Amino acid sequence: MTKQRELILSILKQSDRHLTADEIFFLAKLKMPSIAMATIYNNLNAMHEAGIINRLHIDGVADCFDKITEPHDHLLCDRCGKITDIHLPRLAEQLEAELSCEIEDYELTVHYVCAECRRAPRRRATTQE
Amino acid sequence: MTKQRELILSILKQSDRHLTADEIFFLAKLKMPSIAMATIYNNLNAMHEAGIINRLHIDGVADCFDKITEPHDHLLCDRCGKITDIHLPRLAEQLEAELSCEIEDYELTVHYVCAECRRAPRRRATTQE
DNA sequence: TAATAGAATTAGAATTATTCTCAATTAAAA
DNA sequence: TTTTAATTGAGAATAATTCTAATTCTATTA
Repeated sequence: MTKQRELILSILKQSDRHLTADEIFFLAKLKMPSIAMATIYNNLNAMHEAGIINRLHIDGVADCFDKITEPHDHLLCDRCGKITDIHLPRLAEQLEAELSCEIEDYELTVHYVCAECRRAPRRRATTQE
Repeated sequence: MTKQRELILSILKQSDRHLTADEIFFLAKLKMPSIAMATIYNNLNAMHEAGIINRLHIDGVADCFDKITEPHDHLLCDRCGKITDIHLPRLAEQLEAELSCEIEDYELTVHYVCAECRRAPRRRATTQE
């Protein structure tokens, strides 16, 4: 485990948000100014393939990365774009039952309107503008 | 509705696969050689925003487009990359119950190993190579 | 039917995210 | 240590997508 990878991992662990490669690059450069973008991608890809971190794709937004913790699913507010982690412990087995086949994994993004946006007057939605 | 948009829609309707913008461009050019890539994207984006077609992002693969029919979810074989449409009619309400909030929509991709690949000797998986 | 206004198209340049290349450096193994 | 293999850094390259501006349709009105 190289210093660079340790740094990238610690950035992900300390963040409570989902970070883009670019944001990780920026944060990493603060601590290690010589670090290169290619190193960020090398490590993110390697850790993702090893199942150490999550990669999350949301329509119209650059891929985000995420430490893996139990919650595995994502709630996306269609108005403000906020992403919330959620944990649906029974979903995997429900899917297996429904599909009657063994599944490896799944990715779920649920679109909704968060409480704040539901309260607030309509502002910008992903599908309009 | 312009001729270009009609053509793009008919290509999507006639296909039983998920097509990338590039594949759609290639197929469209056969019938209308003057068509431009920007037109493909303009129309795909517009139709996606209007909810007429689906956009599907799979890790490591360019976005695919898809006529909207009832099945809404996708099964992805991690070995051969084959994508299958599935329909889980009860999932939306299960999600609403589980989250106890109203949802707008969701995207689900289930990773599995398809019957053929399970039978066949291990070839290439997404996570190795 | 002709004129016109607005929308959509084309072609290609520009942008963005990501990957590649390869020499230099670092980490791990012997 | 020394050697070997893997990783890094810098920047070029690539791929997907968007933007721009000039042109061409389309539909509407005269």
